[in-house]
Order: sequence, then structure tokens, then C-alpha cells
Amino acid sequence: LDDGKGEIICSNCGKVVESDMKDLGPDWRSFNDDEQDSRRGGPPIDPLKYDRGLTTNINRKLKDGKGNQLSPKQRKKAFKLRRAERRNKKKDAKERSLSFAIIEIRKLASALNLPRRVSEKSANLYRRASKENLIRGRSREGVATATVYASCRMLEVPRTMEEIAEVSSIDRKEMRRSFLSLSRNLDLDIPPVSPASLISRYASELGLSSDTKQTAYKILERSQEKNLVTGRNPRGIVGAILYLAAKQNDEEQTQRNVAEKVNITEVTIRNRFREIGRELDIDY
DNA sequence: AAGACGAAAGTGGTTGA
DNA sequence: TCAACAACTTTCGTCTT
Repeated sequence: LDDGKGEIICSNCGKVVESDMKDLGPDWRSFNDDEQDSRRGGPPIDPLKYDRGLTTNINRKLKDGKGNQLSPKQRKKAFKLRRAERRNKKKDAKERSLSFAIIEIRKLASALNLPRRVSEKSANLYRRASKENLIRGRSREGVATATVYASCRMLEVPRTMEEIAEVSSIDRKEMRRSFLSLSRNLDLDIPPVSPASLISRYASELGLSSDTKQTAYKILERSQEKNLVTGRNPRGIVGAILYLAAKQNDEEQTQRNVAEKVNITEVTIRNRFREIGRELDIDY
């Protein structure tokens, strides 16, 4: 199953994957070697093993266990301890939240059949977001879905927000809000959705021959030259182009079928392919 | 009967005051 | 924050295969 893209390219970029991993914490590491589900049950850090409120609180009253006053030296010590502990707790909370988020990301990635580099990138993004305090006021899962979507966009793995929303409990709007916040505050480099990557995905989903796929790419190229692409929903463009390409190669698809696959209405497909056909003098 | 067509009104997202 | 705007959707009657 050549699931759109990703897997194929993935084998070419092993090095990138490798270097990406360097700045990942230890808890992340074992996430990477369990593609085959065998270790699904054993996340890197078992969140259940984490402290569940069993931390010590150092008493504010300046007495020792027997109720005696503490010497100034001892007081200082106690004070330092308290402060160190507060810091640790904060850090712990963040770490814990992070590992939950990573589990969330893994779930999403596996439900969506995403290549590993996507989930890795997502985790990195989440980590950064957490560092920059972008999670405040948002749900962990919301941000997790947003990192996954953002990673897909950055790596040109075609997945829509709808598709991601479908396998999570987060709706599109919330995901979108988090996504926008991510891309703004982490100044992410998000390229516009490239029709080419969509062609590759949907051509195979429609079971079109590779000849037809090639035709589609050609039509796309010519359409781009004539500025028929920008400002339009890329899925409409791709639907229309695939419809045309299929027709030209006698692999006739119904508009409905194409429309359903690319998730756009027949009307839009019609409008697009009419326009493209007219501008490029494609007879159909 | 199924698919294609396109007009017209409605919807949601973007943009600029 | 609001209104204008373009792209897209919904709906539906009609034409074509």
C-alpha cells in the first residue's frame, strides 16, 4: 500500500531522521524502535510510574521533627530544599505532560498511517511548544493534533485537518486554533499544500494507472503556468485534473467518484476542469 | 437510470477598514 | 470587530448517454 507519500521518501532520508533524534530526550528514544506494534504497550516512560502526589512537602514551620527550633544554618538549608523542590515539581509536571502528549501523538500517527519522521517532528514541535509555554489554555490533545497536522504540512505528507480530527476527539476548529498559534509563535516554515503531493496520493486511491498520473502532472504544470491554481482549493484542482487525466487515458472516472475521494463537491470539480480545459485547450 | 450540467442561493473563511 | 468578498457548497431542474 503506497499510502500517498512518505514511506518511499523516508528510506532516502535516514540521515535526517537520525539527526533529528539527537535532541530528543531519553524518554523519547525507545519510541522509535517499535514500528511493529510489538511494544505498543510499553511506552518509554510509563506515565503511571510517575509520582502521583507522593512528594514530600517541607514544613514551613521552622521546627525539626521533635519540635525544636532550627538553627539559622538549618533554616537556610530547609529553605533551599523547599525552593529546589518547587522547581523540580514544576519540571516534573511539564515532563509528565510531555510524555502524555507523545503518547497521544503516537496514537494519532498510527491511526493515520503516518511515516515515522512525521511523528518525530510532531514530538519535537510539541517539545518546543511546551518550552515556549504555548500549551497554556489549550488542551494537550488539541495541541498534539496540531503538531501532527503541522508536521504533515511541513513534510508534505497529504493529510487534511478533517482526517486528523476524525481519529481524535478534537474538532477541526480547535485544531486549527492551535495550529495557527504554533505556526505563528514558533515561526514554522509551512509551505502551501502542493497539488503535486495530492495527485500522487489520490491517483493511487482512485486506482489510476501511472500513465494517467503522469498526464495529471503535466496538466498540473501547464495549469500552474497559466495561473489557474493559486487561490483555489488545491483539492478542487487535483480532483479536476485527475478527472481530466483519467478521461484522456480512457480510464473514465465519474465526477462523483473523484469528488468523493478528494472530498470536494462535483460542482467544484466541474468548475475547475471546465476552466482548465478551456485555458489549456484540452478536448474532452 | 445514471451521469453530467449549471444557475442560484447559502455558508464559512479571509481580509482590510 | 465588522462588513465585503471570493471560493466553495447545497440544491435542484434539465440535458445527455
